[in-house]
Amino acid sequence: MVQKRNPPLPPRARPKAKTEPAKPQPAAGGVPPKRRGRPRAYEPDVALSRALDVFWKDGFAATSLDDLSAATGMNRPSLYGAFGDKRELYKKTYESYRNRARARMGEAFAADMPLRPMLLRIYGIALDMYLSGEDGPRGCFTVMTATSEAVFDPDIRALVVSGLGEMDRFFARLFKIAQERGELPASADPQVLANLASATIHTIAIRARAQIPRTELETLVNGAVDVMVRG
Amino acid sequence: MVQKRNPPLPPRARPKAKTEPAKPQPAAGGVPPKRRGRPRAYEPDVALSRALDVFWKDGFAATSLDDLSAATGMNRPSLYGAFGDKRELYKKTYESYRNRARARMGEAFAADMPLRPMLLRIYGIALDMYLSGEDGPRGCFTVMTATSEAVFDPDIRALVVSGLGEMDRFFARLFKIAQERGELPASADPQVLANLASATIHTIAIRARAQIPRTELETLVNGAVDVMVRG
DNA sequence: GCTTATTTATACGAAGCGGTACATAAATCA
DNA sequence: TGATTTATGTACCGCTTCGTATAAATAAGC
Repeated sequence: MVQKRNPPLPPRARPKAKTEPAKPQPAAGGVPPKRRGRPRAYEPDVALSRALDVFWKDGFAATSLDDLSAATGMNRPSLYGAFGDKRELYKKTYESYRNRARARMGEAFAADMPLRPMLLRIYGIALDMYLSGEDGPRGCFTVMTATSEAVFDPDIRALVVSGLGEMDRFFARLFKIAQERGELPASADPQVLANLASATIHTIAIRARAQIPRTELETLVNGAVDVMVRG
Repeated sequence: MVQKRNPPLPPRARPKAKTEPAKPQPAAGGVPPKRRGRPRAYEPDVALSRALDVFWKDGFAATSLDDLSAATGMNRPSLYGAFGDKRELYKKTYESYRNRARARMGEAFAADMPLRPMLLRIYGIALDMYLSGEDGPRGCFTVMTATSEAVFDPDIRALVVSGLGEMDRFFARLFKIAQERGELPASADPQVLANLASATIHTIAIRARAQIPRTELETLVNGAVDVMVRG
């Protein structure tokens, strides 16, 4: 099975896990509250990021716990203890992806440039994400999740719906601001344009996954942006 | 595992398999050339259609040979003998899907109506397909395949690329004809519009899979068509 | 040093997986 | 009728899967 085996990752540097991101403990101060037993040999954030790499590449069903174990450097019982079963881990992985994607898009948004360069920049970031991956382009993890697990698991479906909606609203805000600045005709409908912008995100994600070359995707994006900035 | 088990299909009516669609035999006449051994208890077309139902719903990795066996009414050795292993079966299934989709779109195309109603009709057909399915909407099988198996199997990837391209060319022809008829401004770029039209197909396929309701998808389509028919 | 708390490491088990060997059934051909 | 050809049905194989039971390791508290 070609798609099952990950290349044997370099033995992950195991940080000493000093910083606890969030303690359920009612302790007030942010100081490191000494834990009682054996310290963990992993950092949850790093492990989730590693798990994301595998899920993103292979999808939920084709990813085994052994794959996840190898990728994170955690053995199976530790994985289970830390994140729950495979589905739970997938959900947490997806949330970590969303946080990452949101942060990147937030940066672009904060740059506050005119509509056209802003859109081109956003699509550039998207292409960087979708075409990255050691074993070929990975596409968009939201799209991957929508086409696989979203049908069966209501929780995951809710996450995906929220992800799609967030993207739509992000673009809608962008077009609304541009319209208020006079960069778009008054007749333009920011909501419709936002849907088109999301659709363009989705289509490049799918095509990236089919290994359509970047230049072709950029041509597609340029054309789409031309239409959008015209309102 | 929720997504593994199919509801036990009603015991499929087993036709007598009289019509052989295409014989590799050099025999000329189209008359039923009598086969030698025990007659098959299935019709390949029906079996492929049944297999499509399962693959489409669950994806390649989450579909077991037992699932396929149950869906087609063929036991595992028969499946193997008829279509080869799981991957081969998937490819043949995908081709049968493409044929079906092409036929439907071809009908719409042949109707030869003005651009806007034509587009609306095409998206109506797409929505019918993507929202059908006994256990929830199924999305677009090309998109599903692109996001899963296309990464690992070059043959499947080639099929997907060809499927995406066919859709693009279909829309491009549509816009070109409309432009020649004067329904679109001369400045419009049929290729760009075709990409937007495909992107709209892709986005509604993804959203359908996330169980976004049809009315919402139709609103999205209407907005996208408004932008497209303006050129 | 001993107890307690927490994590890691090994190993196991029941179930499911894709694929196939082998015997049986049903047709044609001679 | 008997040989041949093709398809079916059962049962099995070796392997992988997810999850867990159990023991060893490493920290703090006393």
